[in-house]
Amino acid sequence: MAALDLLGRRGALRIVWELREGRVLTFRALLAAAELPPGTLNTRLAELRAADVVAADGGYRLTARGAELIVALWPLMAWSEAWAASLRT
Amino acid sequence: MAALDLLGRRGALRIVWELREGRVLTFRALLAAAELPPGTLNTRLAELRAADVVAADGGYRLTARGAELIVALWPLMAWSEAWAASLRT
DNA sequence: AGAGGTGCTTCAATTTTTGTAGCAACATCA
DNA sequence: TGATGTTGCTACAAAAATTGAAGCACCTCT
Repeated sequence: MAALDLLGRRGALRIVWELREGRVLTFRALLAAAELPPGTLNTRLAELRAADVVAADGGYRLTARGAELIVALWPLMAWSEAWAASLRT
Repeated sequence: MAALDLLGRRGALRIVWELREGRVLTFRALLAAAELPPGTLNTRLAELRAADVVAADGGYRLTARGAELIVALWPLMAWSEAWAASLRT
């Protein structure tokens, strides 16, 4: 499961998530949104671009494949919120 | 998104995945299945148990919450396979 | 007693991540 | 023209995480 290896790296899922719904973010905006240091962000972006999940054309955005990933991520995010909510109780 | 932080650690998604469909694995079986060194596996298991995703009662298995996570993970796995398949072409 | 399985723990070496700083290129405004 | 802001990074040393191999203590079965 190579995709799990890619997405299981620190910040990878988070970066994809921050680019949901067609958002286009600059490197610095992603820096703030994903709460990562620049070195890590740059490493992740390189990996995600090599995997054809993220593209850079004047700001970072998801590729078509990345957009499919977001759809696949939706249930996970819903679980995350339920999980976080149950922790608060 | 705290769940992304938890699941974004090395091996976390993989461990959950290996325990899919009600599988009960011993520590050593998980070691081999998830391809992790024992120290890392132990750390992850502690985190996943603290998050009430994995339980240990004579072998490791998913909790009810972990089972819900697996359901939420299914689309992601389908995406992974499609992604891996397209890499092979 | 011996052989096998269990869940770990330990350790040093390597890899990864972090946080801060700063650079070079470009646009904007004066 | 120069000053200012923004861009995408890179550099560096320190801290944290991961690795891989070894081994320990405990249990069970023969």
